[in-house]
Amino acid sequence: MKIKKTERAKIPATEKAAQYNFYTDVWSVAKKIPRGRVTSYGAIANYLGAKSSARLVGWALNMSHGTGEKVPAHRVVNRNGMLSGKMHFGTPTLMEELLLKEKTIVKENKVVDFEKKFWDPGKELSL
DNA sequence: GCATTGACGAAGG
DNA sequence: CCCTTCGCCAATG
Repeated sequence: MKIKKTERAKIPATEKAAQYNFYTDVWSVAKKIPRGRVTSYGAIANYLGAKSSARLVGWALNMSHGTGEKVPAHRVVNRNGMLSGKMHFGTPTLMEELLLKEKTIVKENKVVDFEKKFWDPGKELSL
């Protein structure tokens, strides 16, 4: 999906989540992450045009809780490959286990071979 | 309505 | 090269 980056970053957040394109976009991108692959908040933010607002991606994923949206947030880690959001999965080990099921090895709260498993949303069409 | 924080990241020391 | 600080933008107190 092609998005006007500059516009995406200027979307107000005072509206309902359903209207908040940024959130829905983040979820959409997250859902596109191939199984066994991972990406970073910054990569998604950059893809949405809010590169300097990687934190918003974290908020967006956090908002996905209770929305019924099945967002594979466990495939999203920080730029260092660390499972910075593992504590938000109900149990501190749930994120690791979900990744492990996808053959993504986690060691010391970090994704092993993160660079190899890294998936850039901007290259989804370049597969 | 102002101040603080947060699932981040880049830059500076 | 590791640690600290600042910037981003929205949510929460």
